[in-house]
Amino acid sequence: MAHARILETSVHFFGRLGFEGASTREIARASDVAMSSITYHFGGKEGLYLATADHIATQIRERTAPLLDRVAAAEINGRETAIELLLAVLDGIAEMMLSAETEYWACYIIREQQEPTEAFERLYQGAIRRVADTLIRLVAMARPDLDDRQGRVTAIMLFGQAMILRSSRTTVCRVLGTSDLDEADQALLRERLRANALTVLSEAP
Amino acid sequence: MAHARILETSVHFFGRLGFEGASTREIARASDVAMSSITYHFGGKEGLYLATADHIATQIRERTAPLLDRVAAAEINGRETAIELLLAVLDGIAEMMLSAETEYWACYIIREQQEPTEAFERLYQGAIRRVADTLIRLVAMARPDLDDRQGRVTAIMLFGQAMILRSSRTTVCRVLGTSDLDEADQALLRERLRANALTVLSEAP
DNA sequence: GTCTATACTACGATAGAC
DNA sequence: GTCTATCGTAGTATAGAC
Repeated sequence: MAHARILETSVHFFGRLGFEGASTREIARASDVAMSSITYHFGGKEGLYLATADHIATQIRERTAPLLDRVAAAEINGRETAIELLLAVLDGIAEMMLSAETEYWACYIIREQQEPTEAFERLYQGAIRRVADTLIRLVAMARPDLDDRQGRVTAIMLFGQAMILRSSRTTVCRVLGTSDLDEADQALLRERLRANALTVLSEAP
Repeated sequence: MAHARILETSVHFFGRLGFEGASTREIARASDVAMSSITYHFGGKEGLYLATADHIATQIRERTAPLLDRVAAAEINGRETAIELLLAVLDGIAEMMLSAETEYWACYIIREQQEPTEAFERLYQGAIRRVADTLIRLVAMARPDLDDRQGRVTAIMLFGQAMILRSSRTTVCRVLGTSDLDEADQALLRERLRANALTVLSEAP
């Protein structure tokens, strides 16, 4: 189906080049369809851009659902349980940030974070929101000594340690003296993230 | 001088729109010069793009120099001194990430991290490298229990907590329920970053 | 639903006057 | 050093055949 093929290509082009930088001609050519098919299916360049955001949100939602469902279903009766779940969620996020297939999603989202358009709203409501809410809820239980705003910021900081793996990927590689992150590098990064998060979350109230 | 005015405009346009998305016509118009002036001064679009990277690197270097010079000059004779300096450097980075004027530098750099070109090399050698090396050196002294690679990753993770303030700015605002970060928000973010970093760095060997 | 053909605008580069 | 003028290419959108 052309519809899906165009969307898949769009993630790459809009991610790599941004809305202004990507061209519908190129996207059409790479999808092996006529340019006017984009108009037919998505109404134009802007429609395609927004449909791409929905597509990305759906993929993230599907990918994170198993882990987030587990947290939602869990009975959390103590800091230890909350910490354990939080470490699992963070590790899942880190694994996602390290995974090759998220490269273009990430580019698209990071662009939207810098200069949000309507597409950001779709990403946020469609995927980011649930991840953020879960982290915030777990941090509140793991660190009952923090007030609401302090807890939210702590959730952000924990997330930042995973996000850096995508947002500054090239610098991460430079610092580790490699051209891309192999299995051992990835294990090291995830292990350290886990260790740091555990330390921060275990801080005595 | 037209040269400097064009560069200043370029940071904004290349940052916001990327290399492909920005147009030399628009940059020229916004700089109040003829488009051919860009060819004269920078040789063309690509030359301007690279000159913009150098311009950004210079600004970051100047901005971070006082703090990094202080670290380089300091006699560090114990974990406590290293931790104290590290907290100061991280706070300086966080303050930079929160500052409005770094918005377009950050966009430019984040783009280059996703798909590095020759411009990344100029940014890295011209500015990022010294910041990274300083962090790594201080972490090594603050956490002598970690091996070289673990220390490097820890430096990355600490940096990530500051970087998130730019790379996911819009999400940070959403989570704090605000449309932009006021003084109180910024103080809260910097205070939490400091607290988290201190906890991680003080971990008993 | 997918194509070709076309209209119109904007792009980067360059030549040449001042 | 800065400008105007112009060339060739590539952009989005749309009309209309199949």
